[in-house]
Amino acid sequence: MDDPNAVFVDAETVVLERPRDHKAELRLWLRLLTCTTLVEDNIRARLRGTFDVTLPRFDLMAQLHKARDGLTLSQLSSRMMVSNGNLTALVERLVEAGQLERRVTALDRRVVNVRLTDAGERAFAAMAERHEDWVADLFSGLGATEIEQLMTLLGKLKGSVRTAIGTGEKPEPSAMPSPCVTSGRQP
Amino acid sequence: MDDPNAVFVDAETVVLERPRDHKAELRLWLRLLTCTTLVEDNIRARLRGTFDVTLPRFDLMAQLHKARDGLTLSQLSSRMMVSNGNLTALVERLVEAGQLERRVTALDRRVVNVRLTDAGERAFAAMAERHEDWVADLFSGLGATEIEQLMTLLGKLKGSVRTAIGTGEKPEPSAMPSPCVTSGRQP
DNA sequence: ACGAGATATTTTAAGCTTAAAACAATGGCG
DNA sequence: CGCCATTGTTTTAAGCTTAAAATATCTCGT
Repeated sequence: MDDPNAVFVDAETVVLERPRDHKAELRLWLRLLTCTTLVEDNIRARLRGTFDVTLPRFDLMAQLHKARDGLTLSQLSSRMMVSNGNLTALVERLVEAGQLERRVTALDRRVVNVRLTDAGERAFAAMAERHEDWVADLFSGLGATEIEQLMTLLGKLKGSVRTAIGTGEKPEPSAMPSPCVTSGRQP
Repeated sequence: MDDPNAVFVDAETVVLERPRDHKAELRLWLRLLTCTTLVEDNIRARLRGTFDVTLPRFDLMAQLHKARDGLTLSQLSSRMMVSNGNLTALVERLVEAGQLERRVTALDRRVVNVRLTDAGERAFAAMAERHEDWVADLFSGLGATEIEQLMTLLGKLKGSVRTAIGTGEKPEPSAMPSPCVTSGRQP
């Protein structure tokens, strides 16, 4: 009972044990970050070089492309996983460029609805096609099976992170199938 | 021979076939991006809330912590995968905060060597410990096997991207084992 | 020693990003 | 009705980020 090595371990002390290390998780996180950064930087450079467009703008247009009737700023910020204030300037620049249309909702004069103009839709279509090729090129060293395995494992990781964060993903009552895959985060 | 459906397919035409889609790769990329963003945003918020430090600063300190005798700005920018110009201001702020020491090399007056001060080393040690816990928490939904599988698959992806980009990763003649894992990208 | 080219860093201009505070409009509730 | 908490957006201040141009220094061949 007094033996300092005979430690009684319950659920709480397990959590409190400091000397337990988690190097494996850390290493995995760093590798994940490396992969994402490598891909993201490359895509960003190609978008700039080929279409003179920034990644955030492409991202925003992709979200609007997927949405049938445009989106509110709040919806946009949630789907793009960026802060609300971020969008104000971003949208403003795209409106100036003629790619976006901004209009205040009739019923609730607080909410602003944004959608692609025809020009914006056309511009995005051209970019999306090339974008898909670029991604395919970067991932071409993976086989179909490996892609599938990664999807599954990353799905688990996403769930793990969501649980840890406490962002209880509320499953939408009857989610639209969302047939178009282009870009932007998928929350 | 004239049959339009009897297409002769060699390595080149396979590459040129446009109508082939790559939705799977695209979906995987988006999921990868989502996972990274979720983790990164959470770590960023916790670093700010607990230590009032930004992620880039933590990243920079982590790189210096790993380096025995400090690093030059070029080495830093390469390891952190950020642009060179980015570091000037970042380093400046950390020097002002007393976490970093900056000194011009004697032999080559172009190169600036940066290292952690004792205070910086102490501050980083405290942050790194918590950081490891946070990552472990976010990844706690994954088992040891899954972590291993993800490491392997992401390793392949990293190779694929590197190959596609053409950044021929030159294997260092005899790489130091680098026993300390903390943060920052691992190129 | 000289100059051309290479290398290391800084500067600059533009844009992205966030957290927090400020504004504006809505929807109850007493 | 009138107040108040909530919700949607914008503003603000600070900091990050990049690409490209500018500086400064070094190296090498002659």
